[in-house]
Amino acid sequence: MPQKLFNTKTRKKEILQPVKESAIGMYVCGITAYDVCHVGHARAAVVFDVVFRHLKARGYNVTYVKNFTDIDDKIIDRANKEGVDIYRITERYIKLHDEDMAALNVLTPTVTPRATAHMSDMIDLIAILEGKGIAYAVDGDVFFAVDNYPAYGGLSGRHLDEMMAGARVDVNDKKRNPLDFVLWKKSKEGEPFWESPWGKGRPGWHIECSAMSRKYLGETFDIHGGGEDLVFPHHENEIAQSQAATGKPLANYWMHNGFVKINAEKMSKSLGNISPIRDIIQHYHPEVLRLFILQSHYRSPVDYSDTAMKETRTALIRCYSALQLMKETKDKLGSHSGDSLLSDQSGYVNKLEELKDQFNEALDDDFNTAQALGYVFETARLINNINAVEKKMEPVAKKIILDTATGVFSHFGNVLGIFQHDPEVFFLTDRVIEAGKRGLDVSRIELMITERQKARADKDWSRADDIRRDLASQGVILKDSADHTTWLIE
RNA sequence: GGCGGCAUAGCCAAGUGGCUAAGGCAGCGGUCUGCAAAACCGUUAUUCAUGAGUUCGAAUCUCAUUGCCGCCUCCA
Repeated sequence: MPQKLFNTKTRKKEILQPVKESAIGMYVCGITAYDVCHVGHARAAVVFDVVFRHLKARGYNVTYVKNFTDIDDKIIDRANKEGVDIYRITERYIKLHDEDMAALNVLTPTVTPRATAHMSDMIDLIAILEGKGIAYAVDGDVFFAVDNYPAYGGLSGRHLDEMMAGARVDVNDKKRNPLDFVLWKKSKEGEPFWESPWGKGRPGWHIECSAMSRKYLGETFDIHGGGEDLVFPHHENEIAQSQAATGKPLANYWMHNGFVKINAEKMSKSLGNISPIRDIIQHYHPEVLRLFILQSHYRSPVDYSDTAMKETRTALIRCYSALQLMKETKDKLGSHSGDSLLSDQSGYVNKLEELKDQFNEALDDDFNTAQALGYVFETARLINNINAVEKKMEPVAKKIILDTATGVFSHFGNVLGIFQHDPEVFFLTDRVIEAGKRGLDVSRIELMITERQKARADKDWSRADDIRRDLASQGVILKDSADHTTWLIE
């Protein structure tokens, strides 16, 4: 099955045909480094991380470029407020970004370029545009003349005349057309600046992506991604700049992820409902956030809420429970070797392989992680079913089946970037997080469990049940097995 | 004003012309268990906002109606 993806430019699902066979160049707009990353950044990062992982798993040699915008008005504002230079700000927030991404198990892109390290590339590009008469310089500023680029508006489906009608006209006497956008901005007194043919200044917002994608991926590459808010004006302007300069398409496929709402409201600073990643992972295992993001299709809006995260946590626990059970069963089976498989049991192996194929095909179809997760949960059920039903199966046959299941689940986890922990470690982390949220004392809980174990050994059921009821009232759920008791916070 | 999107069970969410409408959460019945929890088995939408149309056949296509939402200004 060929890879399909929804192309914002054509508003259709298309078959991915790379510029270079079996290689993919992908550029995703990263963050402006002036504040900590929030759940919306997490979504974009996780979505394109899965695109990156799946394409690699399908055998493509992917070059993934994700930039840092490290020169911008907001950065300058922040630096002024703190009385430091902009590098103090950008270094801080890039570092925090990297920590958040690592916590979310987002793979580091192939290249993570910064705007300020590519000044000459940007200046070269602007000079080309000026040379072609598409850009014009006025008193130290350089603007892109939208009237000189007839295809303007092609990505976002807008027409110049319509935009003119509804435009909030930017008060700027220097512009020939109010929709012209700045390529190079003359620096004001005290602002950071770089030398250029137009004097001291700094780049406009859009030009860095045009310059850096050109440098690392060439004039035409395969996939350009970002949040849906970037369609206009950012990506529209990138296309205008790059294509006016090169005469070639910038990217063949444009992918945009949907927004994250918070409790059904738009996330915004004025509502004060921005959820930073580092706050969320204090309250939930990072894989819960990842799973939450991947449970919806990447183009749909999602509604982040505590209720939704609780439900997702339960779903993740379900998967880890299956993994743990599988691991325990395998340990008990020991090291039986051999490859004999009875025909009635090979059905399980075939079913597992089929689920793996279905999972891959779901991702081939516009990275449908929600559908792919349906197969993940079916696999978890199948594993549990085998463990529950096949008590008398030949150990050799069972081991082959469970080894297959382990491999299949490992594939799911590697592509989605979840199930990356030993189940014991996952449950331990989860207990610590949940106990912390409720102010429960883990060591005290474990003392009570030890005491209850003594009571159970003495068959003092009423004492054992009293302790369990006491713990249950604090949300602690016990799970007894023959020789020990594990626990979980509901 | 312009452009675009969405509406599927109690909740979340796949499915965009034809097998029994995935999956998760919640609920109910059963098995297992000292009792539980987890797990397993069964069950929970004759129907996909409403109305009309196209078609042998529609949740899926067309039109209309209603209701939400996003972008057009910095934003993942």
